[in-house]
Amino acid sequence: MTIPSATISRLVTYLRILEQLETEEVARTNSHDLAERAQVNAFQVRKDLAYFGRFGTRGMGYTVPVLKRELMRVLGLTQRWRVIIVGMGRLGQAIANYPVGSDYQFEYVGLFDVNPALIGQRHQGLTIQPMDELHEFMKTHQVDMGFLAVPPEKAQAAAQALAEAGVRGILNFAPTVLQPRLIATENGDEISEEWHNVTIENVDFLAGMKRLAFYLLNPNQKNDQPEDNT
Amino acid sequence: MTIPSATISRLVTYLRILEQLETEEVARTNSHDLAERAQVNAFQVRKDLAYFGRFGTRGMGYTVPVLKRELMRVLGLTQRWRVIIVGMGRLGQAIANYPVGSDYQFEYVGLFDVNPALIGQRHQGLTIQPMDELHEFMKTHQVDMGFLAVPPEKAQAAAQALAEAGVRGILNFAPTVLQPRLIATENGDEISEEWHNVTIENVDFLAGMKRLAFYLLNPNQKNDQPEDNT
DNA sequence: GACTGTGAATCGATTCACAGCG
DNA sequence: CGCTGTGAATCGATTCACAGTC
Repeated sequence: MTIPSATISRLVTYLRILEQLETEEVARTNSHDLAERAQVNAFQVRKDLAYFGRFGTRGMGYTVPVLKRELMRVLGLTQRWRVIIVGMGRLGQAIANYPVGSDYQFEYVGLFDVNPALIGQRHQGLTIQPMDELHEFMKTHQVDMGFLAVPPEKAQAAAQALAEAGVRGILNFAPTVLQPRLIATENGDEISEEWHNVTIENVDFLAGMKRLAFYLLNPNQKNDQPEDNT
Repeated sequence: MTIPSATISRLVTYLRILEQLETEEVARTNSHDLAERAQVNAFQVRKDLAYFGRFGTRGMGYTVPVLKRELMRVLGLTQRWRVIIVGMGRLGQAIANYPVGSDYQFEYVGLFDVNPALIGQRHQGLTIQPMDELHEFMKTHQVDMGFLAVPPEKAQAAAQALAEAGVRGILNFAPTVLQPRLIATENGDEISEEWHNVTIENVDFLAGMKRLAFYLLNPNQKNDQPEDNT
Protein backbone atom coordinates (compact mmCIF):
# COMPACT_ATOMS: atom_id res chain seq x y z
CA MET A 1 0.00 0.00 0.00
CA THR A 2 1.21 3.45 -0.82
CA ILE A 3 1.06 6.10 1.87
CA PRO A 4 0.44 9.76 1.03
CA SER A 5 3.52 11.86 1.59
CA ALA A 6 1.32 14.36 3.42
CA THR A 7 0.63 11.62 5.93
CA ILE A 8 4.35 11.26 6.64
CA SER A 9 4.63 15.00 7.26
CA ARG A 10 1.71 14.85 9.64
CA LEU A 11 3.15 11.88 11.52
CA VAL A 12 6.20 14.00 12.28
CA THR A 13 3.85 16.65 13.66
CA TYR A 14 1.92 14.15 15.78
CA LEU A 15 5.16 12.82 17.18
CA ARG A 16 6.23 16.30 18.22
CA ILE A 17 2.93 16.89 19.94
CA LEU A 18 3.30 13.59 21.80
CA GLU A 19 6.81 14.52 22.91
CA GLN A 20 5.43 17.80 24.17
CA LEU A 21 2.58 16.05 25.99
CA GLU A 22 5.05 13.63 27.52
CA THR A 23 7.15 16.44 28.98
CA GLU A 24 3.90 17.85 30.40
CA GLU A 25 3.27 14.42 31.90
CA VAL A 26 -0.05 14.04 30.12
CA ALA A 27 -0.82 10.32 30.05
CA ARG A 28 -3.54 10.05 27.44
CA THR A 29 -4.82 11.88 24.42
CA ASN A 30 -7.27 11.26 21.58
CA SER A 31 -7.73 11.99 17.93
CA HIS A 32 -9.62 15.22 18.56
CA ASP A 33 -6.97 16.64 20.84
CA LEU A 34 -4.16 15.66 18.45
CA ALA A 35 -6.14 17.09 15.55
CA GLU A 36 -6.56 20.44 17.22
CA ARG A 37 -2.91 20.72 18.11
CA ALA A 38 -1.82 19.63 14.64
CA GLN A 39 -4.38 21.88 12.93
CA VAL A 40 -6.00 19.07 11.00
CA ASN A 41 -9.22 17.17 11.64
CA ALA A 42 -9.75 14.08 13.75
CA PHE A 43 -10.66 11.85 10.78
CA GLN A 44 -7.33 12.69 9.28
CA VAL A 45 -5.44 11.78 12.44
CA ARG A 46 -7.14 8.41 12.70
CA LYS A 47 -6.73 7.63 9.02
CA ASP A 48 -3.05 8.57 9.13
CA LEU A 49 -2.44 6.29 12.09
CA ALA A 50 -4.51 3.48 10.58
CA TYR A 51 -2.00 3.11 7.74
CA PHE A 52 0.44 1.71 10.27
CA GLY A 53 -1.59 -0.17 12.83
CA ARG A 54 -4.03 0.12 15.70
CA PHE A 55 -2.50 2.18 18.42
CA GLY A 56 -5.52 3.30 20.41
CA THR A 57 -8.23 1.88 22.61
CA ARG A 58 -11.86 2.45 21.65
CA GLY A 59 -13.59 4.62 24.16
CA MET A 60 -10.26 5.63 25.69
CA GLY A 61 -8.05 7.24 23.09
CA TYR A 62 -4.28 6.87 22.92
CA THR A 63 -1.68 6.39 25.63
CA VAL A 64 0.92 9.11 25.05
CA PRO A 65 4.11 7.06 25.54
CA VAL A 66 2.74 4.14 23.55
CA LEU A 67 1.72 6.19 20.54
CA LYS A 68 4.96 8.16 20.73
CA ARG A 69 7.02 4.98 20.64
CA GLU A 70 4.99 3.58 17.77
CA LEU A 71 5.40 6.71 15.70
CA MET A 72 9.12 6.77 16.38
CA ARG A 73 9.31 3.20 15.16
CA VAL A 74 7.24 3.95 12.06
CA LEU A 75 9.37 6.96 11.17
CA GLY A 76 12.60 5.07 11.73
CA LEU A 77 13.64 7.14 14.72
CA THR A 78 14.50 4.22 16.96
CA GLN A 79 17.66 3.66 14.99
CA ARG A 80 20.69 5.85 14.59
CA TRP A 81 21.23 7.80 11.38
CA ARG A 82 24.77 8.78 10.48
CA VAL A 83 24.87 12.07 8.67
CA ILE A 84 27.48 14.01 6.74
CA ILE A 85 27.10 17.66 5.84
CA VAL A 86 28.40 18.71 2.44
CA GLY A 87 28.89 22.46 2.24
CA MET A 88 30.05 24.09 5.44
CA GLY A 89 29.46 27.73 4.63
CA ARG A 90 27.20 29.74 6.87
CA LEU A 91 24.19 27.54 6.23
CA GLY A 92 26.08 24.29 6.80
CA GLN A 93 27.53 25.73 9.99
CA ALA A 94 24.11 26.76 11.25
CA ILE A 95 22.81 23.25 10.54
CA ALA A 96 25.77 21.59 12.25
CA ASN A 97 25.24 23.72 15.33
CA TYR A 98 21.46 23.61 15.40
CA PRO A 99 20.27 22.19 18.72
CA VAL A 100 18.61 19.00 17.58
CA GLY A 101 17.17 18.51 21.05
CA SER A 102 15.55 15.13 21.45
CA ASP A 103 16.71 14.17 17.98
CA TYR A 104 19.85 12.42 19.18
CA GLN A 105 19.04 9.65 16.76
CA PHE A 106 20.77 11.77 14.11
CA GLU A 107 24.53 11.96 14.47
CA TYR A 108 26.90 14.01 12.38
CA VAL A 109 29.88 11.90 11.43
CA GLY A 110 31.58 14.06 8.81
CA LEU A 111 31.73 17.59 7.42
CA PHE A 112 32.92 18.38 3.90
CA ASP A 113 33.62 21.42 1.78
CA VAL A 114 35.72 22.38 -1.21
CA ASN A 115 36.76 25.77 0.17
CA PRO A 116 40.34 25.65 1.55
CA ALA A 117 39.49 28.47 3.94
CA LEU A 118 36.94 26.24 5.68
CA ILE A 119 38.83 22.94 5.63
CA GLY A 120 40.29 22.19 9.03
CA GLN A 121 37.73 24.24 10.97
CA ARG A 122 36.03 22.32 13.72
CA HIS A 123 32.31 22.13 14.53
CA GLN A 124 30.67 19.85 17.04
CA GLY A 125 33.92 17.95 17.51
CA LEU A 126 34.35 17.28 13.78
CA THR A 127 36.90 18.71 11.38
CA ILE A 128 35.82 19.96 7.96
CA GLN A 129 37.42 17.76 5.31
CA PRO A 130 38.05 18.37 1.62
CA MET A 131 35.33 17.08 -0.65
CA ASP A 132 37.94 14.91 -2.44
CA GLU A 133 38.22 12.75 0.62
CA LEU A 134 34.58 11.73 0.58
CA HIS A 135 35.17 8.49 -1.31
CA GLU A 136 37.94 7.47 1.04
CA PHE A 137 35.85 8.45 4.05
CA MET A 138 32.96 6.30 2.89
CA LYS A 139 35.20 3.23 2.88
CA THR A 140 35.79 3.49 6.60
CA HIS A 141 32.54 5.06 7.84
CA GLN A 142 28.91 4.22 7.55
CA VAL A 143 26.93 7.17 6.22
CA ASP A 144 23.15 7.03 5.98
CA MET A 145 22.35 10.48 4.71
CA GLY A 146 24.00 13.62 3.42
CA PHE A 147 22.82 17.15 4.04
CA LEU A 148 23.54 19.24 1.00
CA ALA A 149 24.17 22.89 1.88
CA VAL A 150 26.20 24.11 -1.07
CA PRO A 151 25.40 27.02 -3.39
CA PRO A 152 22.73 26.15 -5.94
CA GLU A 153 25.08 26.04 -8.92
CA LYS A 154 27.18 23.38 -7.19
CA ALA A 155 24.28 21.31 -5.89
CA GLN A 156 23.83 18.96 -8.84
CA ALA A 157 27.51 18.01 -8.99
CA ALA A 158 27.71 17.59 -5.24
CA ALA A 159 24.59 15.42 -5.20
CA GLN A 160 26.10 13.19 -7.85
CA ALA A 161 29.31 12.94 -5.88
CA LEU A 162 27.28 11.86 -2.86
CA ALA A 163 25.34 9.32 -4.90
CA GLU A 164 28.48 7.89 -6.46
CA ALA A 165 30.11 7.63 -3.06
CA GLY A 166 27.17 5.49 -1.97
CA VAL A 167 25.03 7.90 0.08
CA ARG A 168 21.42 6.78 -0.22
CA GLY A 169 19.56 9.79 1.13
CA ILE A 170 20.03 13.50 0.51
CA LEU A 171 18.44 16.36 2.39
CA ASN A 172 18.80 19.14 -0.14
CA PHE A 173 18.93 22.70 1.19
CA ALA A 174 19.87 24.21 -2.16
CA PRO A 175 17.16 26.01 -4.13
CA THR A 176 17.39 23.64 -7.07
CA VAL A 177 15.63 20.56 -8.38
CA LEU A 178 18.23 17.82 -8.35
CA GLN A 179 18.09 15.85 -11.57
CA PRO A 180 17.99 12.13 -10.87
CA ARG A 181 20.40 11.13 -13.56
CA LEU A 182 24.07 11.22 -14.25
CA ILE A 183 24.90 13.76 -16.90
CA ALA A 184 28.18 12.27 -18.08
CA THR A 185 30.70 9.60 -17.17
CA GLU A 186 34.37 10.03 -16.25
CA ASN A 187 35.63 9.26 -19.73
CA GLY A 188 33.42 11.88 -21.30
CA ASP A 189 30.94 9.52 -22.88
CA GLU A 190 27.42 10.56 -22.35
CA ILE A 191 25.95 7.48 -20.76
CA SER A 192 23.22 9.23 -18.82
CA GLU A 193 22.41 6.51 -16.34
CA GLU A 194 19.62 6.67 -13.76
CA TRP A 195 20.52 7.26 -10.16
CA HIS A 196 19.70 4.14 -8.25
CA ASN A 197 18.07 4.32 -4.87
CA VAL A 198 18.87 7.85 -3.90
CA THR A 199 16.05 9.44 -1.95
CA ILE A 200 15.87 13.20 -1.95
CA GLU A 201 14.02 15.46 0.42
CA ASN A 202 14.09 19.23 -0.03
CA VAL A 203 14.21 22.01 2.53
CA ASP A 204 13.88 25.27 0.71
CA PHE A 205 13.71 28.54 2.53
CA LEU A 206 13.74 30.78 -0.55
CA ALA A 207 10.78 28.88 -1.97
CA GLY A 208 8.98 29.31 1.35
CA MET A 209 9.36 33.05 1.26
CA LYS A 210 8.13 33.24 -2.30
CA ARG A 211 5.09 31.12 -1.52
CA LEU A 212 4.40 33.41 1.39
CA ALA A 213 4.58 36.42 -0.92
CA PHE A 214 2.00 34.80 -3.19
CA TYR A 215 -0.41 34.10 -0.33
CA LEU A 216 -0.06 37.61 1.04
CA LEU A 217 -0.87 38.98 -2.37
CA ASN A 218 -3.80 36.59 -2.76
CA PRO A 219 -5.42 36.36 0.65
CA ASN A 220 -8.42 34.51 -0.73
CA GLN A 221 -6.14 31.58 -1.61
CA LYS A 222 -5.98 29.97 1.76
CA ASN A 223 -2.97 27.82 2.30
CA ASP A 224 -3.01 24.41 3.90
CA GLN A 225 -0.38 22.12 2.50
CA PRO A 226 2.22 20.33 4.58
CA GLU A 227 5.97 20.98 4.76
CA ASP A 228 7.97 23.48 3.32
CA ASN A 229 9.54 21.14 0.80
CA THR A 230 10.36 21.64 -2.87
CA MET B 1 -11.04 29.65 -8.29
CA THR B 2 -8.84 27.96 -5.78
CA ILE B 3 -5.34 27.05 -6.83
CA PRO B 4 -3.60 23.94 -5.45
CA SER B 5 -0.79 24.87 -3.11
CA ALA B 6 1.37 22.34 -4.94
CA THR B 7 0.93 24.52 -8.03
CA ILE B 8 2.39 27.50 -6.18
CA SER B 9 5.42 25.47 -5.16
CA ARG B 10 5.91 24.37 -8.74
CA LEU B 11 5.61 27.92 -10.06
CA VAL B 12 8.56 28.86 -7.87
CA THR B 13 10.48 26.00 -9.46
CA TYR B 14 9.53 27.02 -12.99
CA LEU B 15 10.61 30.56 -12.25
CA ARG B 16 14.02 29.37 -11.10
CA ILE B 17 14.43 27.32 -14.23
CA LEU B 18 13.54 30.34 -16.35
CA GLU B 19 16.07 32.49 -14.48
CA GLN B 20 18.67 29.83 -15.14
CA LEU B 21 17.72 29.65 -18.83
CA GLU B 22 17.92 33.42 -19.07
CA THR B 23 21.47 33.50 -17.75
CA GLU B 24 22.27 30.84 -20.36
CA GLU B 25 20.71 33.15 -22.94
CA VAL B 26 18.21 30.55 -24.03
CA ALA B 27 15.38 32.45 -25.73
CA ARG B 28 12.60 29.88 -25.86
CA THR B 29 11.43 26.82 -24.03
CA ASN B 30 8.34 24.60 -23.92
CA SER B 31 6.29 22.62 -21.49
CA HIS B 32 8.27 19.41 -22.06
CA ASP B 33 11.60 21.06 -21.39
CA LEU B 34 10.31 22.81 -18.28
CA ALA B 35 8.72 19.58 -17.13
CA GLU B 36 11.94 17.64 -17.41
CA ARG B 37 13.92 20.24 -15.52
CA ALA B 38 11.27 20.53 -12.82
CA GLN B 39 10.84 16.76 -12.61
CA VAL B 40 7.12 16.85 -13.29
CA ASN B 41 5.18 16.11 -16.48
CA ALA B 42 4.30 18.47 -19.29
CA PHE B 43 0.55 18.31 -18.62
CA GLN B 44 1.23 19.51 -15.14
CA VAL B 45 3.29 22.46 -16.34
CA ARG B 46 0.61 23.58 -18.76
CA LYS B 47 -2.19 23.13 -16.26
CA ASP B 48 -0.26 25.06 -13.61
CA LEU B 49 0.32 27.96 -15.99
CA ALA B 50 -3.25 27.87 -17.25
CA TYR B 51 -4.54 28.86 -13.81
CA PHE B 52 -3.03 32.28 -14.39
CA GLY B 53 -3.28 33.00 -18.09
CA ARG B 54 -2.02 32.10 -21.53
CA PHE B 55 1.66 32.71 -21.69
CA GLY B 56 2.74 30.58 -24.63
CA THR B 57 2.35 30.44 -28.36
CA ARG B 58 0.88 27.29 -29.90
CA GLY B 59 3.41 25.51 -32.01
CA MET B 60 6.21 27.64 -30.54
CA GLY B 61 6.34 27.21 -26.78
CA TYR B 62 7.22 29.96 -24.33
CA THR B 63 9.54 32.94 -24.61
CA VAL B 64 11.86 32.74 -21.62
CA PRO B 65 11.83 36.43 -20.55
CA VAL B 66 8.08 36.72 -21.07
CA LEU B 67 7.17 33.68 -19.02
CA LYS B 68 9.69 34.67 -16.37
CA ARG B 69 8.17 38.11 -16.02
CA GLU B 70 4.65 36.68 -15.88
CA LEU B 71 5.58 34.22 -13.15
CA MET B 72 7.28 36.94 -11.16
CA ARG B 73 4.13 38.99 -11.40
CA VAL B 74 1.91 36.06 -10.41
CA LEU B 75 4.08 35.24 -7.40
CA GLY B 76 4.23 38.85 -6.28
CA LEU B 77 7.94 39.21 -6.95
CA THR B 78 7.71 42.43 -8.87
CA GLN B 79 7.08 44.30 -5.67
CA ARG B 80 9.31 44.80 -2.67
CA TRP B 81 8.73 42.80 0.49
CA ARG B 82 10.00 44.28 3.75
CA VAL B 83 11.05 41.58 6.15
CA ILE B 84 11.98 41.45 9.81
CA ILE B 85 13.74 38.51 11.40
CA VAL B 86 12.66 37.55 14.90
CA GLY B 87 15.22 35.35 16.60
CA MET B 88 18.81 36.17 15.74
CA GLY B 89 20.58 33.12 17.12
CA ARG B 90 22.65 31.02 14.78
CA LEU B 91 19.72 30.18 12.51
CA GLY B 92 18.53 33.79 12.29
CA GLN B 93 22.07 34.91 11.54
CA ALA B 94 22.45 32.31 8.81
CA ILE B 95 19.18 33.49 7.27
CA ALA B 96 20.15 37.16 7.49
CA ASN B 97 23.44 36.45 5.76
CA TYR B 98 22.14 33.97 3.20
CA PRO B 99 22.94 35.20 -0.31
CA VAL B 100 19.47 35.78 -1.67
CA GLY B 101 20.96 36.27 -5.12
CA SER B 102 18.40 37.51 -7.58
CA ASP B 103 15.84 37.76 -4.80
CA TYR B 104 16.50 41.42 -4.16
CA GLN B 105 12.76 41.89 -3.96
CA PHE B 106 13.04 40.82 -0.34
CA GLU B 107 14.66 43.36 1.94
CA TYR B 108 15.48 42.94 5.60
CA VAL B 109 14.41 46.04 7.51
CA GLY B 110 14.73 44.89 11.12
CA LEU B 111 16.27 42.22 13.33
CA PHE B 112 14.86 41.33 16.76
CA ASP B 113 15.79 39.11 19.68
CA VAL B 114 15.16 38.91 23.42
CA ASN B 115 18.71 37.86 24.26
CA PRO B 116 20.73 40.84 25.62
CA ALA B 117 23.93 39.20 24.39
CA LEU B 118 22.70 39.51 20.81
CA ILE B 119 21.08 42.94 20.98
CA GLY B 120 23.26 45.54 19.36
CA GLN B 121 25.07 43.11 17.08
CA ARG B 122 25.03 44.13 13.46
CA HIS B 123 24.21 42.02 10.41
CA GLN B 124 23.73 43.23 6.87
CA GLY B 125 23.84 46.83 8.05
CA LEU B 126 21.10 46.33 10.63
CA THR B 127 21.34 46.31 14.41
CA ILE B 128 19.58 43.64 16.44
CA GLN B 129 16.88 45.27 18.55
CA PRO B 130 15.08 44.08 21.68
CA MET B 131 11.81 42.30 20.99
CA ASP B 132 10.02 44.88 23.18
CA GLU B 133 10.65 47.51 20.59
CA LEU B 134 8.73 45.68 17.88
CA HIS B 135 5.50 47.58 18.49
CA GLU B 136 7.26 50.92 18.37
CA PHE B 137 9.21 49.85 15.28
CA MET B 138 6.04 48.92 13.44
CA LYS B 139 4.69 52.45 13.89
CA THR B 140 7.50 53.92 11.84
CA HIS B 141 8.29 51.12 9.40
CA GLN B 142 6.32 49.10 6.93
CA VAL B 143 6.81 45.38 7.52
CA ASP B 144 5.30 42.83 5.16
CA MET B 145 6.55 39.59 6.66
CA GLY B 146 8.36 38.23 9.66
CA PHE B 147 10.79 35.32 9.64
CA LEU B 148 10.45 33.43 12.87
CA ALA B 149 13.72 31.78 13.90
CA VAL B 150 13.28 31.37 17.64
CA PRO B 151 13.48 28.13 19.66
CA PRO B 152 10.31 26.04 19.35
CA GLU B 153 9.06 26.72 22.87
CA LYS B 154 9.09 30.45 22.17
CA ALA B 155 7.58 30.27 18.71
CA GLN B 156 3.90 30.52 19.63
CA ALA B 157 4.38 33.59 21.83
CA ALA B 158 6.62 35.26 19.28
CA ALA B 159 4.14 34.56 16.49
CA GLN B 160 1.40 36.17 18.53
CA ALA B 161 3.58 39.16 19.22
CA LEU B 162 4.14 39.52 15.49
CA ALA B 163 0.45 39.17 14.75
CA GLU B 164 -0.51 41.72 17.38
CA ALA B 165 2.09 44.13 16.06
CA GLY B 166 0.40 43.88 12.66
CA VAL B 167 2.65 41.56 10.70
CA ARG B 168 0.49 39.74 8.14
CA GLY B 169 2.80 36.95 7.04
CA ILE B 170 5.08 34.64 8.98
CA LEU B 171 7.72 32.32 7.63
CA ASN B 172 8.06 29.90 10.51
CA PHE B 173 11.40 28.11 10.88
CA ALA B 174 10.55 26.64 14.27
CA PRO B 175 9.57 22.97 14.41
CA THR B 176 6.10 23.69 15.77
CA VAL B 177 2.58 24.06 14.48
CA LEU B 178 1.61 27.63 15.24
CA GLN B 179 -1.91 27.76 16.68
CA PRO B 180 -3.99 30.38 14.91
CA ARG B 181 -5.60 31.82 17.97
CA LEU B 182 -4.75 34.15 20.77
CA ILE B 183 -4.48 32.37 24.09
CA ALA B 184 -4.98 35.34 26.40
CA THR B 185 -5.31 39.10 26.38
CA GLU B 186 -3.17 41.69 28.12
CA ASN B 187 -5.45 42.02 31.12
CA GLY B 188 -5.35 38.28 31.79
CA ASP B 189 -8.86 37.50 30.62
CA GLU B 190 -9.04 34.49 28.41
CA ILE B 191 -10.73 35.87 25.35
CA SER B 192 -9.26 33.43 22.85
CA GLU B 193 -9.83 35.37 19.69
CA GLU B 194 -8.98 34.15 16.21
CA TRP B 195 -5.95 35.55 14.49
CA HIS B 196 -7.06 37.67 11.63
CA ASN B 197 -5.33 37.54 8.30
CA VAL B 198 -2.03 36.08 9.33
CA THR B 199 -0.61 33.77 6.70
CA ILE B 200 1.89 31.19 7.83
CA GLU B 201 4.36 29.24 5.78
CA ASN B 202 6.63 26.66 7.38
CA VAL B 203 10.25 25.78 6.65
CA ASP B 204 11.16 22.83 8.76
CA PHE B 205 14.52 21.19 8.50
CA LEU B 206 14.04 18.72 11.36
CA ALA B 207 10.83 17.47 9.76
CA GLY B 208 12.69 17.08 6.48
CA MET B 209 15.32 14.87 8.04
CA LYS B 210 12.69 12.70 9.69
CA ARG B 211 10.76 12.29 6.48
CA LEU B 212 14.00 11.30 4.81
CA ALA B 213 14.59 8.68 7.51
CA PHE B 214 11.15 7.24 6.80
CA TYR B 215 11.75 7.00 3.06
CA LEU B 216 15.16 5.41 3.53
CA LEU B 217 13.57 2.82 5.78
CA ASN B 218 10.72 2.26 3.31
CA PRO B 219 12.26 2.44 -0.13
CA ASN B 220 9.11 1.13 -1.77
CA GLN B 221 7.29 4.30 -0.67
CA LYS B 222 8.46 6.56 -3.40
CA ASN B 223 8.38 10.17 -2.52
CA ASP B 224 7.14 12.88 -4.81
CA GLN B 225 5.58 15.73 -2.87
CA PRO B 226 6.64 19.33 -3.19
CA GLU B 227 8.31 21.58 -0.62
CA ASP B 228 9.82 20.79 2.49
CA ASN B 229 7.18 22.51 4.51
CA THR B 230 4.85 21.29 7.22
C1' DG C 1 -20.96 6.57 26.42
C1' DA C 2 -16.85 7.56 24.26
C1' DC C 3 -13.70 7.16 21.05
C1' DT C 4 -11.16 4.17 17.60
C1' DG C 5 -10.75 1.98 13.14
C1' DT C 6 -12.38 1.61 8.45
C1' DG C 7 -15.16 0.93 4.07
C1' DA C 8 -17.75 4.07 1.24
C1' DA C 9 -18.48 8.71 -0.51
C1' DT C 10 -16.77 12.92 -1.69
C1' DC C 11 -13.67 16.11 -3.08
C1' DG C 12 -9.71 17.81 -5.34
C1' DA C 13 -5.57 17.32 -8.07
C1' DT C 14 -3.26 15.08 -11.80
C1' DT C 15 -3.42 13.06 -16.20
C1' DC C 16 -5.24 12.58 -20.55
C1' DA C 17 -6.84 13.50 -25.20
C1' DC C 18 -7.73 16.49 -28.29
C1' DA C 19 -9.34 20.92 -30.20
C1' DG C 20 -7.18 25.33 -31.42
C1' DC C 21 -3.82 27.94 -33.46
C1' DG C 22 0.74 29.72 -35.01
C1' DC D 1 3.35 20.01 -37.93
C1' DG D 2 4.23 21.33 -33.18
C1' DC D 3 3.00 22.71 -29.09
C1' DT D 4 -0.37 25.21 -26.09
C1' DG D 5 -4.63 25.44 -23.56
C1' DT D 6 -8.51 23.00 -21.58
C1' DG D 7 -12.75 20.09 -20.69
C1' DA D 8 -13.30 15.33 -19.43
C1' DA D 9 -11.56 11.23 -17.17
C1' DT D 10 -8.91 9.24 -13.82
C1' DC D 11 -6.64 8.80 -9.78
C1' DG D 12 -5.66 9.63 -5.10
C1' DA D 13 -6.43 11.86 -0.71
C1' DT D 14 -9.61 13.60 2.59
C1' DT D 15 -13.94 13.36 4.79
C1' DC D 16 -17.69 10.95 6.40
C1' DA D 17 -20.64 7.72 8.77
C1' DC D 18 -20.94 4.10 11.35
C1' DA D 19 -19.76 -0.48 13.13
C1' DG D 20 -16.76 -2.25 16.78
C1' DT D 21 -15.19 -2.41 21.50
C1' DC D 22 -13.54 -0.96 25.84
